Amino acid sequence: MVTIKDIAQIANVSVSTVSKVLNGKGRVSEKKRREILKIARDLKYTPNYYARRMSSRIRVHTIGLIVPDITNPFFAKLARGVQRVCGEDVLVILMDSFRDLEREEKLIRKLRFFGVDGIIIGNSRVSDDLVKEVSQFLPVVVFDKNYEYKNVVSIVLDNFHGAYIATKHLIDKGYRNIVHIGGTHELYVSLQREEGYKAAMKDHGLSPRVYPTGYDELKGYKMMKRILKAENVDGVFCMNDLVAIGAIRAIKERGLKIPDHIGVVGFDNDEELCETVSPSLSSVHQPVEEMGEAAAKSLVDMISSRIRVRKYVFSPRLVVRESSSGKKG
Amino acid sequence: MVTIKDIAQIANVSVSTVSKVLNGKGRVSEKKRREILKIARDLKYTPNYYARRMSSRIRVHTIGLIVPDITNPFFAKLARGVQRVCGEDVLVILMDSFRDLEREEKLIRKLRFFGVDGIIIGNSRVSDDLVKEVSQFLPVVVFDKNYEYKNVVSIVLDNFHGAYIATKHLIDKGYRNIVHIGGTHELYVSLQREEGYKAAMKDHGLSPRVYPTGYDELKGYKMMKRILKAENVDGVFCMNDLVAIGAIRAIKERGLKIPDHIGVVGFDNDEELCETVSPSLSSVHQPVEEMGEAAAKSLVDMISSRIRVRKYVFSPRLVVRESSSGKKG
DNA sequence: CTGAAAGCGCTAACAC
DNA sequence: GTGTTAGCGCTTTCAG
Repeated sequence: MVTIKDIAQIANVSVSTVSKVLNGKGRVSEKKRREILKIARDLKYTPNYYARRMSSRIRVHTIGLIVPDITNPFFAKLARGVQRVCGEDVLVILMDSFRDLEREEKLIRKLRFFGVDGIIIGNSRVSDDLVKEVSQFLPVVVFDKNYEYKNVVSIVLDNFHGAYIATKHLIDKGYRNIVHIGGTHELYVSLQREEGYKAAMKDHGLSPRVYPTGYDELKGYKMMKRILKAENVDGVFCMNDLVAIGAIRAIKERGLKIPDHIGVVGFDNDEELCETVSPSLSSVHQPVEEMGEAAAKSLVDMISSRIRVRKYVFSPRLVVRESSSGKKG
Repeated sequence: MVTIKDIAQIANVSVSTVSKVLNGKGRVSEKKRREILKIARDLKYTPNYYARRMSSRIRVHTIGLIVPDITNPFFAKLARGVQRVCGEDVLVILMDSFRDLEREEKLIRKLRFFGVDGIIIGNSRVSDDLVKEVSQFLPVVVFDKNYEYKNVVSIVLDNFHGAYIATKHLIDKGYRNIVHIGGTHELYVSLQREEGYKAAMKDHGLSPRVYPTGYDELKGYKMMKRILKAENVDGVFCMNDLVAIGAIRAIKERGLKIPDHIGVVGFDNDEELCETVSPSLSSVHQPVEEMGEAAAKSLVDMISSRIRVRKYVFSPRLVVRESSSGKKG
């Protein structure tokens, strides 16, 4: 490994002169400067990142990004938003926990020893205690949950509102017997979406019916099948797109037409999915990439101890496609 | 920031004793050891990662992972495979180039200054010269292209074979007038898939017809529309799933039935996509996660200068779904 | 302009 | 067992 010292020796100057030239600081005679630069190039000199970071307050930061599954479009988009802010001078260490909560907590704890300057935690199932603990050492950004700890900023979506507009949209389109296939109650977002749905129903004099179910296609399929057998339904608001797609499958199997007999709306607006399924699926869109950007920005702000906010609330919007375009007959 | 020196002072011992305790090396009296550990805990001491890396051959490695778009399931899966091998003691710096070749090359060049010990380049459009250049400084793993440089290992899929089995499958199912909607010719993989298709056709006495087109849904849709107007077709082998989905849309619009009138096979086997589209899409599966694992493993091997291979070739397999289940009528 | 020297925080010989 | 000391590679005063 070639060091600044090697260069100094060859150029017959001191290391500090070389350092100055390489960093463009202080003044050095043009002659020496050229010579030193040339030598450095010839020797393929690479400054030692770790030595640099040690001896000076260097401008490059490192942030850790923890996600439960980078393969999930939500987290991939999140990562993308983060990348949009970083890359050039902020490094992102990606860690995938494979939805293993234990691994996740271990990774988060470990991150502190890996020289990161801050952490973005891309999901909300980690314990509050852990967030509190880690935030004593590093600034932290979390999603989908509110924290009052100093050194922590929360990025949340207005899930209530998203669910509300989705439900209201179905009502406006003429559907009346609208059910909600929701997530389990451990997740804060599930609760919020459920509340939004309920509020919209009540505001329109309709009675809500909620089926807490889960988060994947199969769960949606099975639950919808059950509901169709037992109930009079003409509308479904699902907690996410996967569940909605399962529901669509069940509805089709039963020989019912979407949107003519039943309207369906999902959540997340995974575009590939929503546009590929037939009929195409209306869905509530979260500005995930922007949320990722906000996360990275405010983390960097905290790291540089600039002014910061405690919480960002993003607004969802409804993307209307075929699956909810109006009841007929 | 609390350092080992602070601890030493409080405990009234030397820094080396503290270091020994903290690293579990050498022998220290039980009494002091407990005391030191306690102080460290009380002070919330965090070892300085950069100082450590400087003063010793530390066991944790850092690798850079460059992808053109983490949002693309292919690269997300790749990242996942890499993560499966890393995380605990190998850090992964993720860099997304946003499909901007210039940014990509800049990032790759820059990575060298960020203390990474090796690089995985997740696509093949970077210039050979750059790969050569970078591999002078760091071990490199590249995908989908063969390199003979020392310090570079290639991970490739047998695209020829994949295309061959896909085409042969269509033939076996009774389709005869099979066309290939392919990628542009800049990409090595496009060429290989095209060759595989041609070979299969010729081996069965059929004449190949290739339409180099592109990589997204819209391109597939438009091209298929044109083909349907001009030609007699009963089978399509597409260069990827997106293109296939576009083709399916065009075929349906034309009022033709899949698989009864026309059989369709894609490539990549993006499961969500393939199973969501109707009819579900047969596709050639790449073991992407495994490829990512192999990439990470062999990179770490190179870093530790263990024995290494020059090249990994993975075999694709065909996943048969509805879209190619046989011609009728 | 240029160089000597003091650290950054930690590890690892090597004495005691 | 424990402490002293010499680096790791680089930046940064501070003299000259």
